[in-house]
Amino acid sequence: MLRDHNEIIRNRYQKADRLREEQINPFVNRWVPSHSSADIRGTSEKLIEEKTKLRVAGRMMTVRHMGKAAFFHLKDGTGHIQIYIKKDIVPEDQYRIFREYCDTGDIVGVEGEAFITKTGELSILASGFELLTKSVRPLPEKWHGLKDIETRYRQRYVDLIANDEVRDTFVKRSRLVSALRSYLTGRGYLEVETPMMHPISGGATAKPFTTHHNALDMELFLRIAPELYLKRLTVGGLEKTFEINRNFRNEGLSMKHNPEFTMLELYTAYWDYRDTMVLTEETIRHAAREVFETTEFVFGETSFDVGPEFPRMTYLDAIRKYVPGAESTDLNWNDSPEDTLAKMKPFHTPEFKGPTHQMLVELFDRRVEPQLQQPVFITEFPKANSPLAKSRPDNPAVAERFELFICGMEIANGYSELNDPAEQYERFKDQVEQKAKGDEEAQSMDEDYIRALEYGMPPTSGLGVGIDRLAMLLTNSPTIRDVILFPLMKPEA
RNA sequence: GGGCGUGUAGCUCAGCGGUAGAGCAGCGGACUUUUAAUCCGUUGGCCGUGGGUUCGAUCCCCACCGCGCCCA
Repeated sequence: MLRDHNEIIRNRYQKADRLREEQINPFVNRWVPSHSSADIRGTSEKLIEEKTKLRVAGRMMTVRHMGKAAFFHLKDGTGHIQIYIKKDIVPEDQYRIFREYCDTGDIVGVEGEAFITKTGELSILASGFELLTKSVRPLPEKWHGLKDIETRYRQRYVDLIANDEVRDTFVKRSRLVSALRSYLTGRGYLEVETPMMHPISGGATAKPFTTHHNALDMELFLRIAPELYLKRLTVGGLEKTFEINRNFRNEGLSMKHNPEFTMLELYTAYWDYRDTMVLTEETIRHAAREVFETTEFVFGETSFDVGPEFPRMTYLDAIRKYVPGAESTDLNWNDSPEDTLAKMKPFHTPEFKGPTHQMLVELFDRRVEPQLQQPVFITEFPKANSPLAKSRPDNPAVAERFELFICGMEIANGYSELNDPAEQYERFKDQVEQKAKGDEEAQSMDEDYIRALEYGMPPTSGLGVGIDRLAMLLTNSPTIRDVILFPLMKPEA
């Protein structure tokens, strides 16, 4: 029973035992409050005037004993409310239990009436007090709180108790997802769920996690993207679909990467990537207004506004604009690697000599992306990097694709979907070759997906939005771990 | 994977080659409008783990583990 040698915990376990000896259950089964702290705060004048009997429940946070009376704050799911408990008002036995057995951190139920203290704080004068759940483990200190980053992530439950802003962030994240969902549903999109376990890993450029199905004796991959399944649905006639769910990518951790993360993917038949760009900004703008009642945000040092229309800029124009010395360089996806290298020499030294698109992508990632602080759609990506996207009719080396950048982060990615089965087959074959050469992120041949395209997929455009990163931006959270309740950690030592 | 930093009481943190410290929390006492309550008294430690150097290591050295930041 007493597994811990810590004196505080031992004492508190003993309090629970002593309560049981007094026939008092330290872990009661039911005690339903009539009001939340937010309810009371919202209608306090009326509640005080009418002397309404209130029942509130929550965690005792900052207890200030004064002999025959005490103040403490009760923390519930909506906030805090101060309780004033006096010996001559609550039943004698209840006050004794409060003094002898209750500690900061216990879950308690209080009955009483609202009033204002002489220092002006809305409070409840307790007429009844009951211990609902004995807490045996001491909470972090009230003044400095819980700061240790490791403990905050490993024991998020303590983080949520100790740091009010943490709960606020996750409430906002939840509302953000709800707002996205209801906005898209309202625009006629059908929310669907597609497999998380894939026999073939595809739909993105990433290394998958593998797992095994015992009964079928089959290797499976946790999905890196739902894309190929959602487009099968477009073939089947579901013309507007979306899915908000987890993707898994077997890569390192960083402030912007967690191995499992949440993505919104969306497909619209008969649209191209330009239409999807409009939808992307409308959706984000709407969600911002709905959840935050503003379009203006601050992320770290940067202020940005999702209210005005986001500018569009091509990939190569962005390089010319943001890389000093590149202003008048005539970069072209169709150039030979040698020509590209020569053109880039005045302003960039690639560490490798690969194909043209790879050199330009490296240049963009290093020199341009960090500068894209204000919302901007970057368009016209290299086809070689976009094996599922349609090319521009006027330039086969360029994909009809865009990415949205805010505060140097890639937030969204969309394109016109390749629907020519023969071309898609060739692109998969290229991917298979890359994989054979050792590229673990290359995709595999998906014969069934080709078969689906052979039935005919209407012109379609798709979108992916990184929900975690969007939540980071809108809640000013510097790391992805601040918007994921239980980020991946190594086992404790 | 590499570099830098970090790990000491429940929490937040000092410290230092020579008996392990503070504040808060806890425990005992006073106190019926406090809010970092106050006042008096007081308990609490495998100083991340394992080696090494030393008469002696929480401290110096090495390895490992966890966490953070930067880089790949």
